[in-house]
Amino acid sequence: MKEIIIALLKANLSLPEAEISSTLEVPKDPKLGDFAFPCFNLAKSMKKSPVAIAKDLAGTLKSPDLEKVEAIGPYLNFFLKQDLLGNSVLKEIQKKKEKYGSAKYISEKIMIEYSQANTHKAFHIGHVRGTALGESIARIASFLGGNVIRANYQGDTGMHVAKWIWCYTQYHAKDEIKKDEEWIASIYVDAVKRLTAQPELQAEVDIINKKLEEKSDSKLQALWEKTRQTSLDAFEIIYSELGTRFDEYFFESAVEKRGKEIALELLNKGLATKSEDAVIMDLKEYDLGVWVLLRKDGTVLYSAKDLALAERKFKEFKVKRSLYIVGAAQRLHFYQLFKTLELMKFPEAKKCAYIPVMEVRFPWGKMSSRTGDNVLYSGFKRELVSDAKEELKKRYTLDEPELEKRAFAIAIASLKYFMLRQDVDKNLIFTKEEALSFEGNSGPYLLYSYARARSILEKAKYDPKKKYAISELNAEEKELLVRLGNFPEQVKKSYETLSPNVLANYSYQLAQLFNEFYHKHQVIGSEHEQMRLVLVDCFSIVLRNSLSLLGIPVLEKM
RNA sequence: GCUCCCAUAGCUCAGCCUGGAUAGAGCACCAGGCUUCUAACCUGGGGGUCGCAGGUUCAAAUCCUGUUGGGAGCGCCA
Repeated sequence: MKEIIIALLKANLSLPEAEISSTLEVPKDPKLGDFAFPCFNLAKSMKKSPVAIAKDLAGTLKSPDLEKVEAIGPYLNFFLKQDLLGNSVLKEIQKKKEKYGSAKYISEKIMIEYSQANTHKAFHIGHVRGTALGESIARIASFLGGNVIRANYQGDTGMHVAKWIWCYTQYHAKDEIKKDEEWIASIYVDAVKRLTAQPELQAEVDIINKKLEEKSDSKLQALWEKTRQTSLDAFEIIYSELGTRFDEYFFESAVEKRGKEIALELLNKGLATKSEDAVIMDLKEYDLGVWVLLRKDGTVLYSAKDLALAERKFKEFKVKRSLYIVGAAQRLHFYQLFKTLELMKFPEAKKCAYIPVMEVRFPWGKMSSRTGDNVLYSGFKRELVSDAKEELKKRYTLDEPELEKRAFAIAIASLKYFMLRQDVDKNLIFTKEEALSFEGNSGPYLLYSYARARSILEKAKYDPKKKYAISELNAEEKELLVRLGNFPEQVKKSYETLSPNVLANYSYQLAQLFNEFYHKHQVIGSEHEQMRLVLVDCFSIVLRNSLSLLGIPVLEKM
């Protein structure tokens, strides 16, 4: 589409194609045409006012593909012939269906590390944000041709585990060990509470921590293994509900040894240095401060472990690009990691990227999994499902499995969309009122729009093969059409900026346009029934594709 | 003290990368619309010094500098 205009302008102006292409824009108001060319830049070289240039060009530019060219002030506005627009967009969507918007845009092997929940602790809605973000970026990357490996790096050792084991053995030993995130979290919260009240008890925890590290107490070891697995199993249930799966699970214990080796190698090569008996990377000349690899007692830190993990990613998995989707507090750590990998001369280091997961906060401040002043995934999902059931019951009489199925899909759409619709660089202010809302800019609105479209197609016994002609398009049809045609570009943009919220906003705007069209124009029985059915079909395909990239499954009936 | 992120309507946010035509949504508030394809919808209304001050430009919410406020981080936690 755009090429037609570019070619036309190129033939009439002495400007390089690249400049024409970047100047050419889509007007905000569709009434102003399909494309617009601002003439300000031409003013100097042509020694005429932009308004006069636009006016003159409007008179000379002609093409069989154009309805008209109009000068409005300093803008040259192009109106394409409608059947051209309609045919190209609708045909392409109908042909490619679920592949519409996909491309061989990238072909690299990419590893995406995300979620990183710690065992023996809660899976709260902050984790949902990171998990939803990672899953969506993984889907977008593979939609654009990437060979994606989803990785989860979980903290299954450390002080938090010791606290949990201590609290369980001391105060909850009679409790049955449950594959339940909320119960697991409650033990940890109890541990923190008791330790806050009686700090001297920390000595008991330290003993357990040491025994766990040394693997010297077989009873504790067995309890650790059992509870670790229970915790991982509880997470796995959540992952499946959230529509996420991982190809690779990494654990800190598996990279400890190699991490230490790398630190010592760096020391030998003179890249790392000793300072106060610790092994450090001095990155001050890069404004990245000091990065400690080994403690003064020689034990390995998170930093060195991450070096070992990165090395595995490059050497064993041969990834060319590595994305880290991790809490924003760790930003500096990752910049230090990337810089060190670069100094270690890994060519892939330059293609490492860190995507911060900003906090999910209450309006009055941050959530805390230590005190339990937070919102856990499981409990909140239950609330969403229960609310969705109420809404469904108000409207229809459904049997239990169908009610359950719809309510669950609505809950997931609601939660994931709420997490993804916002810019990744911003804290997300969580209020129940907003998160539980099924109206307006929300997941359920999108599902509803999709279900409405599908319902029309079903009632009309829609046959996609039936012939139709693109007639005079009304404003709503045209806007919808233009937006549908814009989807592939939005997918690329969301990948380039690593921002699924681009697609979340796109989905919402698309659904809004559809609902306006739906309200204003009858499809079934209208003069242009087949054309409108095709439009509705294409809308449903594109919305489904877009939501699928967000990791949100649709409902055929809502 | 230094570094990074954020600041747009009463509230929650799009738009910023790649500067252009009256700055857009949702919620809340007010007024309307279901005998017609799902009203979880749609239409209209009020509500904005785009934190502030400079700069670049024909043109700045958008780019640059400074500044204020909020958040996060800064050698042996992860």
